[in-house]
Amino acid sequence: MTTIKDIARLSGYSIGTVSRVINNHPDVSEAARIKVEQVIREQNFQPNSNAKQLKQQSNSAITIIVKGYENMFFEGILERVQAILRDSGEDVAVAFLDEYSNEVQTAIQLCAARKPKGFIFLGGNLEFFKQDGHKIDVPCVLLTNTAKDLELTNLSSYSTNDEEAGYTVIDYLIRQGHSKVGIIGGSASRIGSQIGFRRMKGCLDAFAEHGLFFDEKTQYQPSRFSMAGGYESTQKLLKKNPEITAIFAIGDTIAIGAMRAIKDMGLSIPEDISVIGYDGIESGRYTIPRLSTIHQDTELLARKGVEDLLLRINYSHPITHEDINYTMVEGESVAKPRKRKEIRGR
Amino acid sequence: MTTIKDIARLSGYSIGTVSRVINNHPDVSEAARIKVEQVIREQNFQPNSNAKQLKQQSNSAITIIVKGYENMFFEGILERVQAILRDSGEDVAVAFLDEYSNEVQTAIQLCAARKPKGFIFLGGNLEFFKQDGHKIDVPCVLLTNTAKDLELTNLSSYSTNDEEAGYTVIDYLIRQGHSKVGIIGGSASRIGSQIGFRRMKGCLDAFAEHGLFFDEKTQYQPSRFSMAGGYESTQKLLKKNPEITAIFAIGDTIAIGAMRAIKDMGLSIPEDISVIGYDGIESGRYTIPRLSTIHQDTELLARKGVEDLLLRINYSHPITHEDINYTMVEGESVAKPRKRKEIRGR
DNA sequence: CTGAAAGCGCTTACAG
DNA sequence: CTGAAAGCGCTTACAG
Repeated sequence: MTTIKDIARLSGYSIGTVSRVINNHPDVSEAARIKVEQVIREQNFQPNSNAKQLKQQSNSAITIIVKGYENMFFEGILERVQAILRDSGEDVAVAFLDEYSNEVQTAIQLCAARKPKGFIFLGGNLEFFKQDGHKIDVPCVLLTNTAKDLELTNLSSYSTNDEEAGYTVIDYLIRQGHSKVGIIGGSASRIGSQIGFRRMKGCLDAFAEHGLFFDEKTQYQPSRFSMAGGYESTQKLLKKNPEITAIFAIGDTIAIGAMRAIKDMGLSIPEDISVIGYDGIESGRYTIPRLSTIHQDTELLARKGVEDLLLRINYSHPITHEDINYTMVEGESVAKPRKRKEIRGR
Repeated sequence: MTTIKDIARLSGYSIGTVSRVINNHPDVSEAARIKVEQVIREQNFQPNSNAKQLKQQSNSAITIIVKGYENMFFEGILERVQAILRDSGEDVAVAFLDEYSNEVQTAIQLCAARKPKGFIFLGGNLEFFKQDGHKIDVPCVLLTNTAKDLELTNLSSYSTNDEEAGYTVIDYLIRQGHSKVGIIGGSASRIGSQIGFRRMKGCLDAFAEHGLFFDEKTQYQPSRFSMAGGYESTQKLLKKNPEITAIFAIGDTIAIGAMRAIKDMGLSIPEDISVIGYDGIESGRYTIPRLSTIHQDTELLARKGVEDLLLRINYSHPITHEDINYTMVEGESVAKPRKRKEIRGR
């Protein structure tokens, strides 16, 4: 294995100078730089990152913490984040966690073990951040949920304005003529820290504005963030409330499970029951019928998040909390409710 | 930050002894072990992995190389592999690569840069391995494709018997009454190194056995491994050959795109065109209609692959090439072909 | 602009 | 069974 020592010997300079060339320090002569760079190229030399990081104290790779398995929405963002980081020459580690586990605790442990340069959280429970977020001593970015009410000094966040989007969805469904709307997804305990809560808040505002009462008992069903979760919760919801004509699934993955459940109950979408999702994942564009949804700009989410983190890792850059635009995508899964027994053309 | 030096001071032993306790060396007295472990617990000490790896020369985390974006099949395996590795206390790095890029080249570069303990490849082009596989000087495992014909000494592989499964699919479709079967997926160049080729080989055998001619020109269409790829290739295929009554998509992701394309052409599944996929991803259980497919045992694939790699990283264990069982899952996307204009009940 | 040297936190022969 | 010491490959004041 070739080391910096070999490069020093081969180039005729000291290892100190070689190191300076590698790290783009300004005070190196043109001649030295050229010669050293040439030898490095010839030898195809790559500095040992362990030694480098050991010296620099700032240890291991940027770590992405993904909350939840089988979450196609996060997987899409993950791929983007990873690609951008890679293009920036940064190493990336990934940890998948259960949807309900404590990501902050995991981050703290990882900090002690290998002090990553920084964290990117794909999803996160604000409650955990409120409790222990200050114990993470490297820059962090939270994606898809906002941390703006948290007063943490090391956590930026980029997310869709969930409250507004939730309002938009319900307002849309009501304007389509639905008065019995069901909502599935999110955690049963409405502790205000889960992402579902903000969406729900917007929904409630919309119901209120239209003078409609939303009965959480019969119109809401918690669900894991998965197709299986959506399937199950839809069955439960429709069983306890057969009058529902539209379902808002708080994630596309959940919505896909919901559609399958509706179909298996012998009903059709959107004729019997309309379904609208949230996230705008690729898969939703290929379902039959195509899924109507709130499309989050994952490309922008990923890019802004990474840029923020990189800036804060390398400079004393301030944290940011930003809302990313969303768009409502009208697919084929929402229609006006039909009167019972009425036959409608398409 | 607490280091091994602190533990030594606090426990009254030398750093050498502390190190031996940490690494479970046998020649440590019971008393020393107990005392040191207690202090480590009290201090919540985690050894610095950079220093450790710098010493041990075997550097950074096990690296998983994923070929292709938006590949739900690989993402499922990735999550499992990552979870198992994590439970074993191993760090994991992930690199997503384009479906058509050279993963072996990437691995060689990563070796030079940070010498990972080992690689797990999710998908791989045998041609690349044949050329440069020997240049990767750490243990490797290839998942979902076999390397048994390659004569490499550092590469194990676990995969489904693609040839047999391909045969099974076509045999099944023919027995259902389909004689005009289309196949989509894989690379256009049949270089024999792509995974598609082995599946195709089995398909051709089945056609031959049933005395049917398969015209590659009009019955085959290459496709990227994505929903968009499946959508596009299905359109092309059905345009150039309207007689096709069944499509075998060489991956479920492709199949989902195919179903949507068929639907958009005003045809229905399976009445007009049957579709069968390959992989057995979660999503296929929620499509409308449910996707018939070859289910690969990803859980086993992941577990065997990781165990193999760990064994070879830590001991001089031989490489293995193993076929993992598959099962055919009958969903709702395949039916007998109907005569033109005939009306069939369900 | 450059080199010599200390030191990052750990592991591991070596000697006892 | 244990300690003292060398050394992994690098960075960075320090001195010139």
